[in-house]
Amino acid sequence: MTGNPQRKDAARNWQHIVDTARRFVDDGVPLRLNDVARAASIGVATVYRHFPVPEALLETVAQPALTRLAADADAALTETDPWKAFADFLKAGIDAQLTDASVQPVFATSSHTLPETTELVARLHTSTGDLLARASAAETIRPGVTREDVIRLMCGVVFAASVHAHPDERPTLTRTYLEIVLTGLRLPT
Amino acid sequence: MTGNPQRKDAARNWQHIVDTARRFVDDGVPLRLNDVARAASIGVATVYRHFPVPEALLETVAQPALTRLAADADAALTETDPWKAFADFLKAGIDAQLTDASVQPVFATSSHTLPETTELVARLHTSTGDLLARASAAETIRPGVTREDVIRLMCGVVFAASVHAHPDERPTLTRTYLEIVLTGLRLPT
DNA sequence: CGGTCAAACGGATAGCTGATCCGTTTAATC
DNA sequence: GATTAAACGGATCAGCTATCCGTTTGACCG
Repeated sequence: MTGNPQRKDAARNWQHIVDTARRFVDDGVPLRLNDVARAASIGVATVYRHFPVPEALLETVAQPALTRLAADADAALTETDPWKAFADFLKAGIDAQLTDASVQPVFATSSHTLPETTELVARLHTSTGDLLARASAAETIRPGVTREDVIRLMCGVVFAASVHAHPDERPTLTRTYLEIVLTGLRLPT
Repeated sequence: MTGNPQRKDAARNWQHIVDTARRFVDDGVPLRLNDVARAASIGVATVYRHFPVPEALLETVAQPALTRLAADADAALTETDPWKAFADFLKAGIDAQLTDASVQPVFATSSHTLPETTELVARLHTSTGDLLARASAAETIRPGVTREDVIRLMCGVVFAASVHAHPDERPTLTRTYLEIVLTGLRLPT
């Protein structure tokens, strides 16, 4: 998908590292390269060779979810109701962050280590802008809102739901907070 | 204010450490006790004796701002317009987090190391609840919103404004995002 | 099928950071 | 000014990150 290792064993190790990292992320354990190496029974240097910094590994882990989200965004552009398309995308973006803990940090960071991540996130931003533009053109959204605002608000909703809260209640909380933000964004008409 | 050192030199060192930490926080430098000790020209062990963990120092640094905010909240309770009192408090809470970088982490954390911080934050929560109750009783706020929701939303607004943004634009962004959230919270009547 | 070589591997270890121990100093009290 | 408990501070230990380099392995070719 992303790695371009020439040799068979290198490809296998690469995948094994990513799989192990995936487990770390799902368990809420911070991605420390030495720990991942030990958990994968792979030499530390091998891990560092494939992923010089933890962010590179994190971004690799996050890529599938980001790709899925980008596809969702493109699909949403075919939805007839501009407001519904916009609102659904926000929900999808928030759910992606809840479902996959690797998404949130990548989403909230401006500079990425992997060029592929940069490109993927740029695509997401463009799609967000398109969805926002359509909704704005339909005069459903308060003027002056930028696509950066939309991204930030998505992150804000997820963060808000993580304050003083058990992970179990996050889905419920994000739904409520997204509703509040959407109400605030929508023009009364 | 908070420390209860018996000896004169101990009190002087305590204050000097807090003042140095204040400078770290204002400069956006993470509070590492070894670094604070060196910057203050004070032995490492002395710093660790006064503040066993970095959070203790951070909470001490944050206390004045939190106290001010708590006073603001109490003052807001005398405001005649329940909605205005509520909205002004949210603005004050957000501004406090922007003005003083030590406030945000303390605000967003559920368990504190210093009992005084726990008490102070509890007071803040109570006041928030009171302001919310008044506004709710006046039927200006959508039903089902709890004081925890309000706290979380304040943190969310601040966080949102920090995503992909230069610190300079944070005040403007938070104002916009707070407006959006307030619109979403307010009942259309 | 065996030799050659570049690519990949992995453990030892150097460098750095956080935190503690304990011998020394200092302020308070009489 | 002697005594003593409290506070001080630097040396140092433990744990973590990241790199170096000798060894192994897979790919390619004769």
